[in-house]
Amino acid sequence: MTKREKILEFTTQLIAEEGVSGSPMAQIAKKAGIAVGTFYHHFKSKEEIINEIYINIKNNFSHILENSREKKLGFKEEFEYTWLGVYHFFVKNPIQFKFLQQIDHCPIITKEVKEQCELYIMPIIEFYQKGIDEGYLVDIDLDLMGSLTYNSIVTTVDIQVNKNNITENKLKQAMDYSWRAIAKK
Amino acid sequence: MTKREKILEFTTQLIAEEGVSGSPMAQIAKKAGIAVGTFYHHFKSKEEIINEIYINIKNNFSHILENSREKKLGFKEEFEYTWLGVYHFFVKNPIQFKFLQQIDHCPIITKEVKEQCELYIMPIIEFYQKGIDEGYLVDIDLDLMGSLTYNSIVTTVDIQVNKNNITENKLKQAMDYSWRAIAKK
Amino acid sequence: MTKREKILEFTTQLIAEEGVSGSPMAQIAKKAGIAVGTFYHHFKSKEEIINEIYINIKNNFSHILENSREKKLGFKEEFEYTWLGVYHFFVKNPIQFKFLQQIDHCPIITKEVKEQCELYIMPIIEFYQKGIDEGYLVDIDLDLMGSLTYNSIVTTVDIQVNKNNITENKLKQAMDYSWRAIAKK
Amino acid sequence: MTKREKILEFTTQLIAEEGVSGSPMAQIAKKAGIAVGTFYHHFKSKEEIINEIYINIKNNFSHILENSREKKLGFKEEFEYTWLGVYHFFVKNPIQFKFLQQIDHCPIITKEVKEQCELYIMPIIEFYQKGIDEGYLVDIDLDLMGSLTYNSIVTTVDIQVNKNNITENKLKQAMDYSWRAIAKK
DNA sequence: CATGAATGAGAATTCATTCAT
DNA sequence: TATGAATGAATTCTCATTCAT
Repeated sequence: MTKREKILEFTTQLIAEEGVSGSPMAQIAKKAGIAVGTFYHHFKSKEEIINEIYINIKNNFSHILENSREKKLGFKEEFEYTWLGVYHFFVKNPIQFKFLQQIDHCPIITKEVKEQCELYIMPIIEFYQKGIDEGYLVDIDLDLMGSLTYNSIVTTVDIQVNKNNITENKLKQAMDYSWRAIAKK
Repeated sequence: MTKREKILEFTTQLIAEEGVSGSPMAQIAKKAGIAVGTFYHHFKSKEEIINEIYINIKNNFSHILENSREKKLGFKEEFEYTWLGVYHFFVKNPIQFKFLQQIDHCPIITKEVKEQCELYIMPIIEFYQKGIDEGYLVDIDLDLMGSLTYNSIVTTVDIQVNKNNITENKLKQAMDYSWRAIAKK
Repeated sequence: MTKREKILEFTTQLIAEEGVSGSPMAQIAKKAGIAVGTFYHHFKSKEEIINEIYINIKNNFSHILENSREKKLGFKEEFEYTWLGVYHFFVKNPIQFKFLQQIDHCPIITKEVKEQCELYIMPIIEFYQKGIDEGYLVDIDLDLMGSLTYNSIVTTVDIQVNKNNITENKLKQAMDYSWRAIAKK
Repeated sequence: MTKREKILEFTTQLIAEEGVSGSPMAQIAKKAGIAVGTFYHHFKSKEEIINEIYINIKNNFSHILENSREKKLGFKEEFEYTWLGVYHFFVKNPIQFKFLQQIDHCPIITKEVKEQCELYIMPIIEFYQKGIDEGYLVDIDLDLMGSLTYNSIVTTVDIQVNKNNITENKLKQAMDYSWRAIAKK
């Protein structure tokens, strides 16, 4: 594990647990076992580190969406496969999930990074478009459908990650909820 | 408008716009036209102010839920009336909405306050229970149903408040989305 | 008890217990059951209050010295009568004693007040002079003798007031200590 | 002279001259030629610095007591050697002496530190015990004898350090005073 | 005289960043 | 690159004093 990786890893961890203002550089350094000065050989500023972590997580997330597209399945099955893929991605990476929750509405993430990251959801938007075109889904504004579905998964992840309170049964209920919300007929 | 009200008002405003760490006491004071010391005459600390604002907003929000219960309507109509009530409450109070977005996952809000505020959604949980019992709604875990529906509204409000991008048509689509997600048959 | 008396009483008390910097006006006011503003009708400043308390205590103290002079006793008896008078004055007024301990080396007391209060010990200095002249006491610099004796009493009071650890026996030992230190032959 | 030493040195100096509340961190920093933040790199708080200075002075003081024990002298000579050792220790370190005067009754010094420092006078207590046992000293409570003698020296130092008013002659008088006070016969 | 909310200068402390080693 | 002591602007909070009621 290089120093650079340590920086990213432990910054994510501390911010996930304590929030941005609860994570001074000195404390991250201590946790990571490196010197404060080392941060500034690898990154220009604390904000740059946070932005890079944000990009990395969003980038990893986008792979889930891409991988979900490669399978040959019926439409509903592909939807559910994707839904569960996103769900498990976050549940298996709770630190990253909590980091995003802390950072989401924080002015540290630059507009450019935010906009760039929004492109990552293009594949899923195209998937929804196909669903509408082929008669599987109701005809809803695509951004709206995307946001509503994404946030339903996030809501479910939140209950699991922060309250450890999603059973197999509830998971099925949440996924069915999402499908009914957009399925035609 | 008393000084106390001014403090709450302008603290909400600045935190909504700039986040907690972008809102030093000195700047809030300037915006509110009061002296820094005055804060500490009315509140013990910055954290106490933020907690009180949080409670106030959640409290106002709970009135919406209560008022929605008083109307005599069919079940679906009552659901939609409530849904729109919540939606318009936040859209008409964008500052409060943005404040909540900034604060929601922030460790400043104490556990006690968080727990107390969770009780405010009891009326809506009871409403969902009635919907299930009387055959209007699918049988889903009540907390899950509550969270998913609430977050769908919040997602819609976010698009309107932060992107000004909810038309009458999209609003209808979002509400229908929520209804389909939980309606039986 | 007039407001003015309350101010003096409770300021003495709080400073005795918490020190000057542990005694903000707001807290003294609360303890005294009066409004902060009331202080400034009766005194020009916090420093003035403290100086007045200091003067009052020193003034009361001087009465002890004067009263001790009025008795017709042998020299040693008069010395011991005075010694015990001073001792019991402080032991019976522990708040005042502690106040003096807190204030003694603090720059709040003005030079004028300090100098004025030093005059209060003149009677005892004259008493020592008489003791030397009449052959009861060794010939020591009067100021030195005064300071050493006074501080021996203060040391004894401190052990009693702050540790509650002076028995009748120890009290006798301390007084004998003082007498031996200055007695001729 | 390291920064840490500078901090201790100049904090002692300013507090000796101006008292605790007359010594804000900013001014100490200026005097010491360091940045305010540097304090907090070496110490947790202003109180910690003050406690450490207190311990250091008391510790240095204890060496005087230890060194005085090593000499082979008659009892009275050993007593006088010690008495003068303590006297000159403070007279040669007037800053430290004044610091102690400012701090002595101040609640900043923690109970633990106070108790720890009281142990430093053990050697002198044992010396007094020996004096009693061997018939040189009157049989007085040891703590009382220790406090009275120590405070007599302090009183003498105070006259010298704060009024520059101890001649060789007065010094002899003060030391004789202390000896007479405890010497047998 | 009495009140206590309001004031704002000043205090202690924090923390991202720099730089000599 | 790596280090971590040093920096000092910025932040939160305190508190003696004022003043309108």
